[in-house]
Amino acid sequence: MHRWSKLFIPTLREAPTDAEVASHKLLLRAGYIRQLGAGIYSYLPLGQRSLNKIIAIIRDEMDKIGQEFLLPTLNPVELWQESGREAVMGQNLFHLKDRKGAELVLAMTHEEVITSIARNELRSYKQLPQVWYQIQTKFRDEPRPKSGLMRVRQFTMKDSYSFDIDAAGLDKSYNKHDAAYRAIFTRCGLEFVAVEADSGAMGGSGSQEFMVYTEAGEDLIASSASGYAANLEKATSKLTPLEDLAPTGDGMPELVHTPGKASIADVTEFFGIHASQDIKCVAFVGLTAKAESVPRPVVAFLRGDHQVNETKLAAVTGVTELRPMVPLELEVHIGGPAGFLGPVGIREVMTQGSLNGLNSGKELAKLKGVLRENPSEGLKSIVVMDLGLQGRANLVAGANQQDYHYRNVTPGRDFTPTVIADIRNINEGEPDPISGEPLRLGKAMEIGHIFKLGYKYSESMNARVLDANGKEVMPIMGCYGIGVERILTAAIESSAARFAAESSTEQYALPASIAPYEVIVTITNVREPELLQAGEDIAEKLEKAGVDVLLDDRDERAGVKFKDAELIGVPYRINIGKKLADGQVELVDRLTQKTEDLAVDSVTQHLVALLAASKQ
RNA sequence: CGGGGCGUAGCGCAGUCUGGUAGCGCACCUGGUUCGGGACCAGGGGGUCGGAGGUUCGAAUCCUCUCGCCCCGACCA
Repeated sequence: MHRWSKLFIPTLREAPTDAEVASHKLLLRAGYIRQLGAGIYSYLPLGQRSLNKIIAIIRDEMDKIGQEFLLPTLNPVELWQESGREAVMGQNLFHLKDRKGAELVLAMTHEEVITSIARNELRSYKQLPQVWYQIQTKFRDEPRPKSGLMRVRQFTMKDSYSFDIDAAGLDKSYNKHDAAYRAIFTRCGLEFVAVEADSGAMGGSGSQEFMVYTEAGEDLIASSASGYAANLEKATSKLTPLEDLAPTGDGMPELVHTPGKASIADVTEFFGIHASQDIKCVAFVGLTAKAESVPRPVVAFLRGDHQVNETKLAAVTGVTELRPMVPLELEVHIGGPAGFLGPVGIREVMTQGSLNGLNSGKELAKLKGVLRENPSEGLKSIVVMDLGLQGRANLVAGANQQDYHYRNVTPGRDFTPTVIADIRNINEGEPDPISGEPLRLGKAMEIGHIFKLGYKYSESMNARVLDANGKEVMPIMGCYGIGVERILTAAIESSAARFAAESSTEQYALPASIAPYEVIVTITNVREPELLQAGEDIAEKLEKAGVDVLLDDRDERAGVKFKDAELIGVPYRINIGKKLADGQVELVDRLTQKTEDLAVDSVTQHLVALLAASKQ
């Protein structure tokens, strides 16, 4: 029997000022967590109970499709150099040295370790498929830990890895995870959406993120009534074709003096056109992970009313990082000043000659150095045009000289991009690509991610098995993660948002499946022996019926106990009070905010039924 | 890493500008009253004012350096 009077549940009336988002404040106030450093938290008994319940659900579902491991967090750095991820992850990976000076890293995921086991132990296709998982602490030296448990440096993650003999096998393993994840999040009481996602630094092809809509989230996702859902990084839409301007003059690009008209707004006003008829130019320097690689200029053209999506642009151009060009770079690579950049006559290949006449600066000197060493190659710009400009005609664009624009610019005729691709962010309300339903954009947080990794690690770490023909082949892999603390955080954020909308109060109630206790029995006054006794009896009966019950037997005033019970997020409360004289107690359902009076004898049965129903 | 803010009792804060015995509310301890929505009265405990150095007769307060935390951005399986 868990009696509050004997437990450590340090609730706070006020939240520390450090806490900003609802879940962070509530976790602190409810005595679930305490902060030790930036992005480092202790889990107090209540928090640990809740996390343990989440882990139990994950484990239950994962055991149906895989086998659990416990893997080392301390990894030799060589392992990460082998996979190439030491370089890719850079500062995000915690590094340390042992007493002998050997370099170690703290694992942020376990692809390397699991693949090293696989390559050492798996020999035959007969041993495949395998699904291996682990639930343990992972480390990331986040540049900016924030929002309580949402973005931290040390956290619990369920990670699993699948090994299959071929792509069809991987599809099966991937789909099993998809189903398991849906079961897990549903059992945790979350309302989630699965979205198409960018695979990012993990590499690989197919990928889905499991997201929970919340204002505290860090991602933007797009979804529609048709069921289409995608991360903004990946979301596409079906745009209706636009009617373009009629050509003027001889129909060829015509130089127009546009003094001081450097912004899209200025230009469209000057020409009396809509922003969709203007060509926007956004210029970047693209970098790859390799230290010796030469930065490539990446120039993007898109509709004036569209926003460039750097994730898509990076994927299309094959670079891993994009940064905006500085003014000197604009001059060198494109040949025009900011505000008057355009596709007509853009310098596509940078040579020593094209640098002549430019003022020298540090970056220019460096660039000249690169070209001197590699004069024949030059520096090729990658010119990417967004699909929104395809088939368009007679648009307005910068002329790459101060205070001049062109009109009658027609893509394909007046300039030829290296690549034509979708490189923009979709906007709210655009038709989805499946059925044309309007897209809704919303903030969300990621709670899980499944990837088809492919051969990335099998190849870099040299894992091989023999197939049915006795031929050596690489196993194909998938990897699948769930953020354990994020499930708790998402549940609190969702519930808190609902309470805030309905009653403008800062409170929450957790689903019974992941709450630290399923029910709290509140004895309104422990000095009245009948109340105390009735509370003890009911709590005991509940416990015998298999209910996870907390008995609030503290000698506190009723108001304090009610507030505390609400703070810790337990979904059901039984009040033992005055009505006991009539043989009745109150059952409060925190989720529906409804209270009903029940006979002392029937309350256990009633609650058991409610809990069973909530787990459906 | 860029920008902004904050470090004074467990929590929330005042005091810093203008140097002069470190305060308030909540929480905590003792006694009493109260007892269904964060009670009241009386008494009490608790602080190297983030740290180091400096200026000064005297520093929470002024100066220099430093550490930490939060927010925005960059970043982010």
